[in-house]
Amino acid sequence: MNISEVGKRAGLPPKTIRFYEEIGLITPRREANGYRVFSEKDAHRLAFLRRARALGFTVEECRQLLGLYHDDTRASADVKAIAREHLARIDAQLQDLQQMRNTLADLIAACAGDSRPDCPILRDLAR
Amino acid sequence: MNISEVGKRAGLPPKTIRFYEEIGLITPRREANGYRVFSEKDAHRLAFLRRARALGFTVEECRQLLGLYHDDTRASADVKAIAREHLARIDAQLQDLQQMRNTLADLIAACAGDSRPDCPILRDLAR
DNA sequence: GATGGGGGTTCCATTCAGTGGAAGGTCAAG
DNA sequence: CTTGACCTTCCACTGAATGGAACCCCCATC
Repeated sequence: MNISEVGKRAGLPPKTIRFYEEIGLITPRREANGYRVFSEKDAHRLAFLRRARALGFTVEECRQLLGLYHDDTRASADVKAIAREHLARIDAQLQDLQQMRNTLADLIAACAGDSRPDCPILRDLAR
Repeated sequence: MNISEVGKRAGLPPKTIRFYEEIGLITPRREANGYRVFSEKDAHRLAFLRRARALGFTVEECRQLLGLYHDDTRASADVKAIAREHLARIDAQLQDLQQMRNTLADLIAACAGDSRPDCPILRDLAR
């Protein structure tokens, strides 16, 4: 199957798939004319990548996860460790973002939002 | 004052301050020897930038906010509009992140994390 | 056989907001 | 006079793609 076909199946744009090949996450066969040919396995791998990326794993983590996925002798502890590190990162991000949101929401609530220049948002930034 | 001095005051590394100059957020004087000289006003502007960035405003939003800050005829509504757009972006991010976190936490909880290969995390990614 | 349209290919630049490092100029102290 | 801590510019790199240009390939139609 061609790149746009596999892209539709895996839910990834061709550009991204070429990029994943470039960084070695996938190595599709080539036809005589230079076109990439994707097997069902390739499609499956790409779908795996899309879902892992959607969960926020970095590309390098995806690489590790794919490696573990194809390793029958893996220990689930290794997978779990990667996931837990990622979860910690997400939690940290959530904290930061929540903090921002609270501050921002307070400032917005305090701002009249009319035609006058007085503004608690700017006042806070200039504090 | 020199760049590292103002950096300490504003809480920004020299590299970042040079970058802000490059993109026109600040235009410090220069001494005969080429060194940048920062006024109190510059320091204030930089601190404003640091706080706005810490709230997650993009650099372009910071540029607008600085413009409004220095405009006595501004309407607070304009500031509020920028802030509200940003809040919406943060809320969207929070939703995405929260969704990721939930899925990830469920998968982690379901994974034994032992030496056996069976792993719900990988199973889900390969679904 | 020419042409057109919709694929595919590579390579380079751009995004965002900095950060790292090299090579070299300046300044105050010892 | 040298040392070390500054400062300067310029270029490359980060992550994870995305946009665009220039060019190739294949099939259908005229």
